[in-house]
Amino acid sequence: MANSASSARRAPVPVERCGAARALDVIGDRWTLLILREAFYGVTRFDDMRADMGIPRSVLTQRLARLVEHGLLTRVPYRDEGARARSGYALTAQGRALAPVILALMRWGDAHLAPDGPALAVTDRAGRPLKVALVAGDTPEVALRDVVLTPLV
Amino acid sequence: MANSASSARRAPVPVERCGAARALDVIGDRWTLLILREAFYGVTRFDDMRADMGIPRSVLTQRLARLVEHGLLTRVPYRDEGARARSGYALTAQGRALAPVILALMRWGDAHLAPDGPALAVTDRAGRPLKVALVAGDTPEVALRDVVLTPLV
DNA sequence: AAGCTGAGTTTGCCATTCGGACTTATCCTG
DNA sequence: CAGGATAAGTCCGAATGGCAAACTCAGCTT
Repeated sequence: MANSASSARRAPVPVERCGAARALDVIGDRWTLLILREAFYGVTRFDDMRADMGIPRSVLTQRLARLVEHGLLTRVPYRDEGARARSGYALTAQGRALAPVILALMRWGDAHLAPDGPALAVTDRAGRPLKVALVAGDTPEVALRDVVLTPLV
Repeated sequence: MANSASSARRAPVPVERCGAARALDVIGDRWTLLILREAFYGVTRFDDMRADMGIPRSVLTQRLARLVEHGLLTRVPYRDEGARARSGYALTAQGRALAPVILALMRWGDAHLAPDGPALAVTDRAGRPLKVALVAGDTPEVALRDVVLTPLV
């Protein structure tokens, strides 16, 4: 960008007014982003998340509560046959709006840290590849509900 | 996405093979992402970053070293008139490739956490607005060097 | 030579995280 | 109804990591 070419002495916007910095206040730690990754994958249950991520229970409890408090997740009661009612966690619209962040991370990680190639293909329902990218403001966006994730081998 | 609609019990890809999770190993902490934000803004000097972010010296030293080690930043010697040579830090190609992540965070933060509206306009050189979004795989991307950031008000 | 400055490094304290054990609520089986 | 199973959550001591402030160091200016 204009600024990273021409080096500046100070940021054009102070941290407390920067959208990115504010976002990081809410989701800027390791576990929180991994939890959102799980949520995008559709994992909703406490112990399923724990099994996927290996996160300590106490940390997961605390992070889920924080995400609910900030309105990125919402509690969704569920009940298995023969079990008592419990609460799962699902993304709200605000949480789903973070999809580009997660997918951009995934794209970068796959491109730079995956000698074995991407683990997941991101396409629309017709199988056409999708990507998160910097594009003209009037480019039509693909809705999250039309995204299909296919594990590769 | 297909998966967040239909809730899954487990993630389709284990953490250690997921590009997003791998990316988080490298950049998944609060300070690292803020440092990259500074780098995108074109801030290259240790003490300038410190002044912008309020990060402790020891942490900044450690994070910069880590980012250099992972190849996202590179040391660029500079010398002010009448001062000795020092080293600044500039993004490598790999580091610049993270722009969509930062810009996606910024877009989300501006949309959901900025009652006062965005602090920065993201446009191309002709002033046309840009965005980071989920789009068809063949959509042309805007190169980072053509991006202009304009502080608002 | 005395002092300044940018860029660190070191130190000692404090907050957070870790992981394992414990708790709770509810359901099922007998 | 007693006993067990289980998902979700709490508690706790030990370890890790973050923090501010003091210290270091090289080379510049006076």
